[in-house]
Amino acid sequence: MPELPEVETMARELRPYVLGRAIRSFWCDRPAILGEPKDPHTLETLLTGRRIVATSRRAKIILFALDDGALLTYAPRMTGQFVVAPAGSPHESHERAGLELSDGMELRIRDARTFGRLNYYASVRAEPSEEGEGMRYLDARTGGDIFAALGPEPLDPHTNETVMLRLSARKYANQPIKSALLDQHFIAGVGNIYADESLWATKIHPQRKAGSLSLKETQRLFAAIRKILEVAVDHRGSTVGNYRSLGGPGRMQQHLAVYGRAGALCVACEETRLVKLKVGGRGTVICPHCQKL
DNA sequence: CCACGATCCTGCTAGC
DNA sequence: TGCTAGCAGGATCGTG
Repeated sequence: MPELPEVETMARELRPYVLGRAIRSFWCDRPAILGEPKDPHTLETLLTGRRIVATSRRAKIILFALDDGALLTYAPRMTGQFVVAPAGSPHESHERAGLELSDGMELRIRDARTFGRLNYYASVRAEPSEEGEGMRYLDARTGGDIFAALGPEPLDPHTNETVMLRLSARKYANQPIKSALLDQHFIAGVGNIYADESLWATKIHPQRKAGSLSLKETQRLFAAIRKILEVAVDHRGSTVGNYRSLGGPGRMQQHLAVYGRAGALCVACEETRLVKLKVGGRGTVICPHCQKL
């Protein structure tokens, strides 16, 4: 399930196929994947003739900057992926939308469950934030950050553990630490896989109240999140389920300690079997010996 | 305001 | 063997 490392990999591997290309046409036969605008023909009018000048990532969202200042964004959510194929060539299953590019290729969105979302912002200015915590994407009309609802980027070198002090904020303090990690308002890019991995690595039980973590535990947790996400990016993400970037499946699944390993022995204590529980409605794997409430 | 569950959607699989 | 109920979970929305 694409989380930060998977989406980062998708954005990187997309670049050589789309940078500098103009958009000849756009199609979408499943408007459910469209956020704004919702009408495929409206979006086609906005996109046609535009050139893709940059691709990047914010949280679990891929960004395409266009030459007229617009921004096209795609959030793959659960099952969204990209396919590049010659324009008009036979479709794979579940292809829902496509951009025909000026080099004769077509960038298609393939999404079995159609949870992914394509959005268009007419005029967005990207600039480094004053705090030095990565880029801000500002609506040129209102000046507002179009991603204001998203928390900081864990891999940004300027994001430090002080952001974790927000754990004690009332909004997060009373919820399980795992739920806070999954909350994109709190920290951006962490999903079920890397939340479980980070908590296991720091021996923190996912059901601990976020506000109960000591400063030291908070710092260790943040360091673990960053480390694990970096390693996962290096391995091009985890291919569990159907995630796949243009460069093929990732390798991080071979290095996961808990996710998908319920019933297997904990690789840390080597004496206890991992168990699966539900936290905040999400499947969660822990080592009951290493992670105590 | 908050916590929790339902919802979206389809493929896969455990279990009968 | 074949069918089906239930699960998978990112994000949002509705309910108690």
